[in-house]
Amino acid sequence: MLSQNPSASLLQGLNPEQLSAVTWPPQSALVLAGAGSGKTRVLTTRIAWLLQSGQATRYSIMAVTFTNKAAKEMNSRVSQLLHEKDSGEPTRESPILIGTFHGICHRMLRRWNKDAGLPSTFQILDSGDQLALIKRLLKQLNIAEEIIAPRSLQGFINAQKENGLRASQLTAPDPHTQRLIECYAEYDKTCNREGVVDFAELMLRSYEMLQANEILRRHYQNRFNHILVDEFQDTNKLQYAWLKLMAGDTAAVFAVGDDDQSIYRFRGAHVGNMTALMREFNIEEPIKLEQNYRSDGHILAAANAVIENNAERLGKNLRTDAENGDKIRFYTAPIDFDEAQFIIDEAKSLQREGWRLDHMAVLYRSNAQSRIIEQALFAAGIPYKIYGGLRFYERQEIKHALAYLRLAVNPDDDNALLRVINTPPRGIGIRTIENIQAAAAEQGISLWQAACGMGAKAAKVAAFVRLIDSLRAQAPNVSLQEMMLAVTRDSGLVEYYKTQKGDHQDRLDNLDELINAAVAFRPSESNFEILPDNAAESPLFPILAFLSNAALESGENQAGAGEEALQMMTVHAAKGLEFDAVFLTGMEEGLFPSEYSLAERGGLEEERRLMYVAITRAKKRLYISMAQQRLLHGQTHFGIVSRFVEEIPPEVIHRLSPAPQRFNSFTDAPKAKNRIIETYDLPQQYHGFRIGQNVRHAKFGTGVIIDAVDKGDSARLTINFGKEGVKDLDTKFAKLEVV
DNA sequence: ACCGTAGAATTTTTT
DNA sequence: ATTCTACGGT
Repeated sequence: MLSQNPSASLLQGLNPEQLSAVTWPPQSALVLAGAGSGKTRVLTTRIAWLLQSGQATRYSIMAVTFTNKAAKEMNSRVSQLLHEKDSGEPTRESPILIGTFHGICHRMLRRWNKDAGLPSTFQILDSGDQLALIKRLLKQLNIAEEIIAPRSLQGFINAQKENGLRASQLTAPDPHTQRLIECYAEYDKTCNREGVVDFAELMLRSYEMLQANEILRRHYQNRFNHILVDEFQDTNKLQYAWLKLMAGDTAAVFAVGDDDQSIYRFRGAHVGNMTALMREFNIEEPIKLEQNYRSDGHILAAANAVIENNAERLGKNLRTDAENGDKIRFYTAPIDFDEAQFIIDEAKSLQREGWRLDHMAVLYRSNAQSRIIEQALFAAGIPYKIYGGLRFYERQEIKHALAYLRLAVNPDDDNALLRVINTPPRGIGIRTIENIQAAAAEQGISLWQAACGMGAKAAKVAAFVRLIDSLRAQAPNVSLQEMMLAVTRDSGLVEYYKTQKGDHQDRLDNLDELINAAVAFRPSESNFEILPDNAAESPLFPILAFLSNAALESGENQAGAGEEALQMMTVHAAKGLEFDAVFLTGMEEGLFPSEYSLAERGGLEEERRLMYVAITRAKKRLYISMAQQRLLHGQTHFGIVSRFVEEIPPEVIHRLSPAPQRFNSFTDAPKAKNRIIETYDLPQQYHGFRIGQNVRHAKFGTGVIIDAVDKGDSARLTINFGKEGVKDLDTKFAKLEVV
């Protein structure tokens, strides 16, 4: 049926570099794929080519990504490539294993839960759950939050796991670390007792299982002869070790990545994996994809110039055949909401010229910056869509409902129990809960077991136990949909939100939405069945699959895709995406690069890569903007322009001058109820200068005016020059140029 | 036990 | 500025 020779059309239109990557012999390779160089195309075409040339079967390929979105995209593009040839065949082929690291590990653990030492009903902790568990643990261990901050312990535990290390393998250089290690050990104990697994644990468990179990290891090593990895620069040490284990001595690892786009060091990504891969998998030279098909010349020139300033690079330069195109437009706003208004004006005018709103994006370094832009967009009546922020499955009412569902399959989940034992309020107060906790700790049992043991002593607890018991009894016998209905009804959550004063319609809507999600949920979509002889469907299978799905795919595929809306997201979230026009906002020192990054070694280079990612999102037009004055965390900041902007060659930048009329018009914009806007007045002028303004001095460089005193025929300006310090200068003597 | 209020703490990026 | 925590009143 399938020809042994790949169809010619498959390889058509590939450039020589891409062709070489796609048709690379069955051995390991590292593809350095610059931004917009057709990375996904190479990966998907490689898969199709391997299949069509008979070098691999659908069963012997594994493709690993980081996000569900990327996995989905790869899946659909591969089947598109394959179905082009044999369309009309209704045969259901076995699916190709394409998934995220966490998703694949999760499936393995479900399939081999006994070998992994996990109960069949184990649940996944998202980071919020993890933090809650850690807080609980610290309280139980009598460790004050001032001694060990929950967040820092969370970071410590995750970092260790991402390096593949258990508490027992760690040695402490100091007493404080010693305590952290002890807490880590206790944390793992607690997780085991409760049958819960955090994100990092999914990877580590899977890794340890493969390492310890030769039969399973052999099984997978024999199965896969081609392993393809997307965004390889983002792998952490554990993921790399896991890949090595899966590959064994025989599989070819085809890794695609870009060291210049490595922006996840803070969660353990280890760029060193790229050189390690070359060394350990006998790769002589990386294949470089340097032809960019996305951005116009000026934009690409800016990106190349910025990333040039990084010392630690594997070396790669993007080129394009495209025209130079428009220059980058740089706008300095006097104050943050003027920056927002600038975006609105430009987006509107682009729209008039026929650009699509949903092909424009507003990017920012941190989520906190989105608020003011959102307000302005709302006031101006421009539809927008914010990515990130609170996800559907993170909302409290959803987490409440899911906690009941979790208890129905695994009542020992203390996290879930504590979340809902008195939500909605049913008269079980702190005192009672403390009693249960004490009893549980004393006997070394779960809270659920302790609660059951309270017997007639506490009628209210008994009622709760009956509620959960009834849910447990239903779980194996009814459909997921009925189960979800039972949970929302019997728990009293719906009733609670209905009677609670204040408008909780959105919460009720979300609960309805959750039921809809349960109705629409098809366990097969989570690809459980891909693994061989999957455990015969346990009656709890649909519920387990649904809960896992909720934890692992925390609402990436949000609704509202249909509407034409301006896209708003962090730079991190924008990686892998492209837009006709990009607004890169908040380009101020301390914001981007963030002041946190400057403290750590290599932090600045990571920020610069982030800048590189941001610039290369733009196809046709790039706006860069900053606000000289910005309200942040309730305080006014006077920012100076980001060093990254100054790294862009001036000849590709077109500087836009501030527009005072807009400045005024926003002040009395309709519906501008925001207090910030109401109290704002035009700033006082001091001999042509004003506070917050950016100025350049021949010797001190660029600075920001933070104070000014009028002295009649001149003004004394206090200017913060950043590295050069704060200087007092007189307008009469100092030569200052407004930036 | 619950609820409302005041005060304190917290602010990067997230599979 | 917002969110969480602690406390005191009902």
